[in-house]
Amino acid sequence: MTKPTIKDIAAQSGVSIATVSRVLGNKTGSYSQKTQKKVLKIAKELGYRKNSAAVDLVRKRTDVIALIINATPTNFSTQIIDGIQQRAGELGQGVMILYAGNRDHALQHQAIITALERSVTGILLAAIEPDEKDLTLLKDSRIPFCFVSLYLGTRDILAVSSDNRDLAYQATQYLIDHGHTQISLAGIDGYHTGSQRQAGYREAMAANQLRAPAVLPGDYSYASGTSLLQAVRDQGVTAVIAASDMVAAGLLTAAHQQGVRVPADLSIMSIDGTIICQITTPALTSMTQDFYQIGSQSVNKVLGQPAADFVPVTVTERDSVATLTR
Amino acid sequence: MTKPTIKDIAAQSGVSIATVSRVLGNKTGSYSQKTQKKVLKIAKELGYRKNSAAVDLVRKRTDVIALIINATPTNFSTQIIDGIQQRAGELGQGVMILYAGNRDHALQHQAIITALERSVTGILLAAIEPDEKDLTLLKDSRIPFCFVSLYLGTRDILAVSSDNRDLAYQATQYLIDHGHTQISLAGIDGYHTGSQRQAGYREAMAANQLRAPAVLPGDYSYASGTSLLQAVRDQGVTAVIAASDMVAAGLLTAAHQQGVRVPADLSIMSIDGTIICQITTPALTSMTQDFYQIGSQSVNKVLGQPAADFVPVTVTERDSVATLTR
DNA sequence: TCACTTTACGTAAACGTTTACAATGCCTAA
DNA sequence: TTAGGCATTGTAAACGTTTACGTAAAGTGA
Repeated sequence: MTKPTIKDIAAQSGVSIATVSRVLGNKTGSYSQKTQKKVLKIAKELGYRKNSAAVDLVRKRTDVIALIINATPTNFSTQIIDGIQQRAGELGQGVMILYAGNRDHALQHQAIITALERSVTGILLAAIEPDEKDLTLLKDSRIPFCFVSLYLGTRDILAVSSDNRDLAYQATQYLIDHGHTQISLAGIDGYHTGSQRQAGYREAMAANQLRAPAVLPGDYSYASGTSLLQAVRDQGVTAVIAASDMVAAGLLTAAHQQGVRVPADLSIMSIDGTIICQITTPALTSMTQDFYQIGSQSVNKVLGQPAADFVPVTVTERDSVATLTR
Repeated sequence: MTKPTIKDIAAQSGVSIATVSRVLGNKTGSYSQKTQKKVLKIAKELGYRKNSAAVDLVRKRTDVIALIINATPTNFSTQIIDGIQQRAGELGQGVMILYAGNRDHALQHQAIITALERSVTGILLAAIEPDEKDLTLLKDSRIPFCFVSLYLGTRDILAVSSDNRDLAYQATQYLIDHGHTQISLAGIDGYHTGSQRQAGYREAMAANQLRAPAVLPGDYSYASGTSLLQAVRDQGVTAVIAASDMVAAGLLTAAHQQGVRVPADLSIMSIDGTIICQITTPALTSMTQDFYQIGSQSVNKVLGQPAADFVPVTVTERDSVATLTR
């Protein structure tokens, strides 16, 4: 009653295991129709399932790409996963997701090691900020890796993301076009993504001869948003760009609680454009990232296919930005 | 320049591969300190990583549990994953997530097959409605499996979830306690979860001598919620129980658009209690499920440890339910 | 000293596949 | 008739580990 192997199939169908392997592996032209039918029938009867470990061992590769992902406070992940899964499937690769907890460094490291030990075809790291140890680990392995939705700023490391400089520039310009001159940027992190957004924001302000108040740091979370509203108010601005939908939602709730009307008293421009933007009242105008594309392009990239470094963003107008008339 | 194996380590340290294996596998008591040090040093120098395929093959097991999950329109998944990951780690198991798309039957089936081929220790199916084919596939395998956040209604299949009958009963009773007598149930699916909730709801209504209007079917999604508001209004109720946070959010947006005030004109009681409930205006009162517990208990269950079938729910009072005084 | 146990290590089989190579029989073309 | 080619199959090695078994050396207690 043990799990059947090709040996069992071979025995029962009176052929060698090599032939069974060829039939099961669809090596067309190397077996007769008659044996094919026979082998397939018996395989089905026995409920045969291949042993991936054995296959991987002899093949020395897996046709699986590993996706390492952490529980981001923001929730774009399913779109990214969809894009990855879809494109990977087209290229004959399976996807194994390794969960790295909530920016848990130990788990993150462990996930990378697991991927390496499994000899995956490629490693995708979604919204992961690597530390030096992780990075050398990845570099020293023979396995290609690509950061997803996070650009490290160095050309020699694969990455696919939105162009955060451009994204922030567009967001800022959009608000300026709607009559805002005093604009905050809130919830920005200390990594490359954050600094790029900061740069784009400052550029746009400067290009319009506007003074940019100090950028308000945060971590993309809802809690970050709620706690940031006071600082935004203190800056006396008419509009704020939130680093994520969750930050925007947090700002919005806090605004409701403090009697600040959105968008009458304060306009909010969100970054991400997930379904969160539709759920809030008012609905959040957003710089919408194309996470599906980011996912599928990253698969291309990690598998050595031509792929974009940056995926275009779009403005999605909803109800959280007021047009100011002087 | 090929990937180093224990053979390489053995050669360089002048011991046999067996000894290397023992040192690396921490089979304490079967090697001397001196050899241990030597082997470990050389392993590190070479950047040795074990080959999981080889290990799995010879061991005939994996110490990995597979989590098959689909992109639910609702978003409780990260909490479940956290619970699973945590408990699995404690029990020495890794977690490999297989993504089944958006209730995509083919992907779902494929994911199960992948898990079986990998000889995982156990299979967890989160929010997956299995079809007959999948179910026999799972039953015929030697691998234990457990449904997560979904109870199939048959004792012989492992599952961990909230007690949906009780959950709906409590929700209904809560509304009744707050003076409501006309209560809808909206967004309910046609599977076991839905019918259990329907049963609990009807029971509570009956116990209070109240007439229950027809249950409004849906699929747990935001879109489901928005499209359901009209039907709810047509039923002329003062309160509605939404099948998920997303449904509740959809109802709420539609209410805003149609000038229905929540909770003044209509009270909404949500089921799930994810962060979505905090984001909306007003914040949604909810029957809150303990997804983390559901996750960790399901690990226990699939690994044959004692575990609960049902995880308790709690009422989280927020701002979407009005108290009616006659 | 002897008999026995323990420690430390090596040998070799086994896990379930894939695939290079060889072998067989048959067919075709000259 | 023969040489070569093709279709089909089999044999056996290889993949990188773990582990049962054997063994030699060293320790132990009388």
